Amino acid sequence: MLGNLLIRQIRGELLVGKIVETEAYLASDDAAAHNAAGRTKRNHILFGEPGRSYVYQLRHHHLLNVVTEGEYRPSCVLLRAAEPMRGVEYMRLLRGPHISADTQLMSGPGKLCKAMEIDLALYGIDLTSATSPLTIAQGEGRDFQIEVTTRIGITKAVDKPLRFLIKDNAFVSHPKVRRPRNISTANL
DNA sequence: GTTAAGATCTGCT
DNA sequence: GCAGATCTTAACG
Repeated sequence: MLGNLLIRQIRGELLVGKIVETEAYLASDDAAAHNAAGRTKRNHILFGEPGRSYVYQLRHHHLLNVVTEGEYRPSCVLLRAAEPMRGVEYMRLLRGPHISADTQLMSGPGKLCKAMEIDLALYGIDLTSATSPLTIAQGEGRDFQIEVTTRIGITKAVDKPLRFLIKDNAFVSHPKVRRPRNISTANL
C-alpha cells in the first residue's frame, strides 16, 4: 500500500495523495482490531470483498481503512498519512485556515479524511474502481525504505509491529504519546 | 516546549 | 454509562 496513490474526485476537483503511513489490523489474534469482538453493524464490510472501504467515526473524526483479505477473513489496513500530490489548495480549504505546512495536511488518519472529505457516505465503496469517487491506484517505483513500528493510539495489542511508513518521509504523522493513566494504588 | 480538555458516534458492560 | 485505531485549542513553564 505504501507509495500508492489515494485519488479523490469531489465537486469537479481532483485530489491525490501518496500513501506514506499505514497500519495493519489482523483478521485473528489481534485484540486491537474492530473485528475482534465479531461482526457488528459498523464493521460488517470487513467480512466481505477485499478492496472496499471501511470508514468509521472516532469522536469527531473519520478514519479510512482498506479491506484486505475477504473470504471471511476480516482484516484491513488503516491509512494514517499521505503526501499531497495534487489539489493541495482544495485540501487546505477542507482542512481550515490553521494549517501552516503541507506536511500537516494529511499527517494522521483523521486529518487525511478531513483533507479529502472522506466520511461515512463513502462506507463500503469499491476502491479498486476508477469510477469510484475514491480510488487507490498503483504508485510509481519503490524507491524508498519501509520502517516498521508498533501501532499508534491503541491500548490493546500494543506490541505488535504492524505500523508501516516510508523512511525519512516528512509527511508521516507525529502523534503525541498518550499519557498512561494513573493506576489506583489499590490495583498495585 | 508540554499538558489537559473538549468535541460527540458506536458498541459493549 | 464509558472507552475508543483523533485532533485542535488554550493554558502553562
